[in-house]
Amino acid sequence: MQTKLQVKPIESSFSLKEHIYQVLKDAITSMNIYADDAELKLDERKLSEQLGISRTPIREAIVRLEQEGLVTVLPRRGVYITRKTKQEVLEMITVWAALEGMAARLITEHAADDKIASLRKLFTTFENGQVQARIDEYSDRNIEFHEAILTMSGCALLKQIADGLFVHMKGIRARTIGEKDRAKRSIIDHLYIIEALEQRDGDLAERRVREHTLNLARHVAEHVDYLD
Amino acid sequence: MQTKLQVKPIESSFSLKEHIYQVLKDAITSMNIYADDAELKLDERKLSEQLGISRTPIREAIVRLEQEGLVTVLPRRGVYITRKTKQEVLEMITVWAALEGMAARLITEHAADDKIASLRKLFTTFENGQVQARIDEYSDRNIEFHEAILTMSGCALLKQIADGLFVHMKGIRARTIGEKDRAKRSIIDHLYIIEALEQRDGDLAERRVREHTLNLARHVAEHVDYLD
DNA sequence: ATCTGGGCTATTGTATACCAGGAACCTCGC
DNA sequence: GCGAGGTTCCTGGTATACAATAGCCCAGAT
Repeated sequence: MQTKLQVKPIESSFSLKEHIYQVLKDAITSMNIYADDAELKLDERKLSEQLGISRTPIREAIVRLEQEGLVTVLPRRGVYITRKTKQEVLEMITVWAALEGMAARLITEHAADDKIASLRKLFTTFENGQVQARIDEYSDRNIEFHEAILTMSGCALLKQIADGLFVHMKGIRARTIGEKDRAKRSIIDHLYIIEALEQRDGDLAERRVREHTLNLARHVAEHVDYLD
Repeated sequence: MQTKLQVKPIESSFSLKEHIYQVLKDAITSMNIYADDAELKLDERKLSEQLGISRTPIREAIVRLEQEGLVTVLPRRGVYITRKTKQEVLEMITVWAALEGMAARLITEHAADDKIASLRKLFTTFENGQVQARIDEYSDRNIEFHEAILTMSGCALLKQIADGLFVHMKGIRARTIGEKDRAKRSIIDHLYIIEALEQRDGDLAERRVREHTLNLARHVAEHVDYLD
C-alpha cells in the first residue's frame, strides 16, 4: 500500500497550446481530407467553445500547423486544411528518397551488426507469401522498417525531417499499400536493402533505398488520381 | 501619358506578425550568437515596447521561430536564442548533402543544357587564381552556386528544406570559407560537379556534390571549436 | 431586370488585462 | 556568518475586448 500521497500522475507539460496542437494535428492527419464532403474549414471561435478555452492557445497551435504546411490561413477569411497537390506529394517522396538513401549509407558506415540483423526480424512472419492476407500488419511493419532505417542512421535530423514529411503522407500511403502487388514487391525490395546493409555497401544500399522510394513516386504519379 | 488611372502598386500583405517574424529572424541569423557576450535572451515586453506594438504578434512570431528551431521557449523563464551544438551542425550538413545530391541527380535528368552551362559563368572571373584576393565575392558566388543547384532541380521542396537549414548555418559558413585553402579547393570541386552535370551522369554528379558537402562536415568536425 | 452602393456579418488581427509558476532575494532564526 | 523559508517580482500563459477587412445581401436607382 502506498504510504506517500501520490496525487498527480505528474502529467506536467500540460500546456494548452501543446495539447491543442497535438489534438488538431492528429485530427487533421487522420481524416480523409480528399473526400468531396470533407470539412476543411477550421473556426477558431467554434474550436474555443468546443474545447472550453480561449482563442489564444488555439491561434498558437494554428500558427504551428501553418508553419508545417498542414493548414493555410487566409487573412480575415478563415483557416483551411491544405490539400496537397500531386506535384507536392511527388516532391515529398523525392525528398524522402534522398533522406532515407543517406540514412542507409550512414548505416553501412556506423551501425552495429546486430542492429542491422534485427531488421530481418520484422519480416520473418511474412516469408510464406502471406503478405496480402495480413496487409494491415504488413503495413505496420513497413512503416517500422523505414523508421528503423532513419533511426539507425544515427542522424536525428534525418528522422525529424522525414517525420515532418510523413504526416502529410499518412493517408496517401495507407491507400497505396494495398493496391496491385505493391506489398509483395515491397517486401522483396526490403530484403535486398537489408542485404546491401549487411554487406556494408553504402553505394548499393543508398541506390536500393532510393529506387524503392522512387518506385512509390512512380506509382503515385501513374495511379493516384484523387489528387489535384 | 497614362490614360488609365494607375493607383497603388498595392503593397498589401503588411501584417505585423509577418513583419516581426522577418525582423527577428534576420536579427538572429545575422548576429554572432556564439560570442561570449552575446545577448541570447528575448523579452516579449521589451520587444513590444521597442517596436511599439502589443505582445500578441510578437508571440506568434516567436512560435514560428521556435518551430524552426531558432529559439527555445522555457515556460515562465524566458525565450532564448538556441545555440546549435557541433553535433547538430554536422547533422544539418549531412542532410544538406543528401538534399543537394538528389538535386544534382534530378538536374542530370531534367534540366536544359543552357541552364547547366550557365553555372560556369558564376566562376569565370576567378579563373586566374584570384580566389583568395576576392574572398567575399567568391563567397557570394559559392552560395549562388548551391542555390542554383537546388533551384534547377525543379523540386521546390528540396530548396525549401535546404533553405530552412541554411539559416542556421549562415554564420558558420561565413567563418569557414576563408580558412586554409578551402576556397581554392571549393572552386575546383564546383567545376568537377558542373562537368558531371554536363555529362548527364546522375550517379557521378550526386557523388561529387555529396563529397563536396561532406568535406565541409569534416572541416567543421576537425577545425571548428567554438561550438559545444 | 440589372447594376451599384452601402452597410451588415463573419472571421481573423491586434491590444490589453489578468493569472500562475519559478527564481531571486530578503528576512529571520540559529 | 549562514541557511531555511517566505515574499516579491519577473516572465510567459491565458482570457477577453476591440479593430479591421473581406464577402454578402439588399435597397434603390437606372
